[in-house]
Amino acid sequence: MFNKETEYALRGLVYIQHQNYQGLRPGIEEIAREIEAPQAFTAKILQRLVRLGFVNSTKGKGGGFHFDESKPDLSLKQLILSMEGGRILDGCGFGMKHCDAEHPCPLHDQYGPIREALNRLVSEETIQSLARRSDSLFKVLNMR
Amino acid sequence: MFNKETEYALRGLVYIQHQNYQGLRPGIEEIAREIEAPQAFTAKILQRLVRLGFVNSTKGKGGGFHFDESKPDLSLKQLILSMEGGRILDGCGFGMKHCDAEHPCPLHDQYGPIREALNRLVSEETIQSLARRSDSLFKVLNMR
DNA sequence: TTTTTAAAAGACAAAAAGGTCTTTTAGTAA
DNA sequence: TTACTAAAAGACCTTTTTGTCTTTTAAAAA
Repeated sequence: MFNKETEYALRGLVYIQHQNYQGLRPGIEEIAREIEAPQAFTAKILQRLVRLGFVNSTKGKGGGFHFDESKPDLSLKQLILSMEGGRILDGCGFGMKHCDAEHPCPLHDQYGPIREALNRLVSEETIQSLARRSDSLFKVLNMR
Repeated sequence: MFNKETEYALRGLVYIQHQNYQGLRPGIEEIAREIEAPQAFTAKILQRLVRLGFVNSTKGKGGGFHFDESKPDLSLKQLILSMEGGRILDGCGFGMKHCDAEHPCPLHDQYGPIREALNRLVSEETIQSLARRSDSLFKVLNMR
C-alpha cells in the first residue's frame, strides 16, 4: 500500500502517541524495536517528522519523542502527503496523467469510488484516533 | 497505485487487444507511442508477458502482438499478481506482517472493505473488458 | 537465398527507495 | 564543568525500479 517510509512514520507516530497517553516519551531505540523497523532508518524518518513540525523531540537524559498536545490532531492524509505525495490518493488507476469525467480511463468509473473511500478514510483517521485504538498492538508495553 | 511495469503492461495489453478487435496487430513502436511509455522498456515488459503466455508475438514483416482468442480473458488480478505480486491486494494498510480479525491493526476494520472492493474490481475486470471500453482512449487510431 | 522487417535476449546504466554508520549538537545530572 | 545521554546531521552504501543500447534470432518477401 504505502511505501516503507510512510509505514514506519505511521507506526512510529502511533507508537509515540500511544506512549504519550501513558505519560511516557519513548526514545528512538524503543520505538524502532516496538514497531519492528530498522533503527537508523526510523531515526532519520523521525528527524524529518520533527522538522516538519509533526512531532517534538528533546535531547539528553529523559529525552525522547512526544506530541504537542496544544496542536490539532494529525490526519493520516497530512502525513501521507508529506511523506510520499498524493499519487495514491489522487492518481489514476490506469496511470494516465489526465483522467477525468470528460476523458475517463477504462477504469475510471470503477476505481473512482474506491479512491474516494480511501481519501475519506485517511482524512477522517488521525494518528491520535489510531493510537487510542492500539492498546492490543504493542507487545512489551502491555506487560508492564 | 501500481508500479510502472504493471501500468505499462496494463495499458500495453489493453492497446493490443483494442487493436486486435479491429483486425490489427500492433508492433512495439506503435504500442509504446500510443500508450506513452518508453519504447525499450515497454518491449522488455511485453517480452515478459509473452513468456508468461499472456499474449503472443510474431516476428518479421506483418508481425506484432496479438491475443490468442481461444484463451479465456485475462483478469487484471492475474496480470497484477504476475507483475508485482500481491502486496497491494492483500497487504495490511498499516504494514503489519500479521494483521487479521484476531490481531487487527488499528486500520483493519476501516481499510478492510476498501481492499475487498479493490480485489473485486481487479477480479471482475479483464484486459478484454477494458479494451472494449477504450474506444475514446487512443487518439491516433480514432482518426482513421 | 538474400534482404528486410520486427521481436528476443541480455548487458549496461541512471534514479529512487531503503538502509547503515560516524560524528556533532544539545540537554541532564553528578 | 565534566561526564553522560539521546537526538540531529550528514556521508555513505545496497537494492530495487526504471530505463537504454546493442546484438541476435526468426519470419516474410523480393
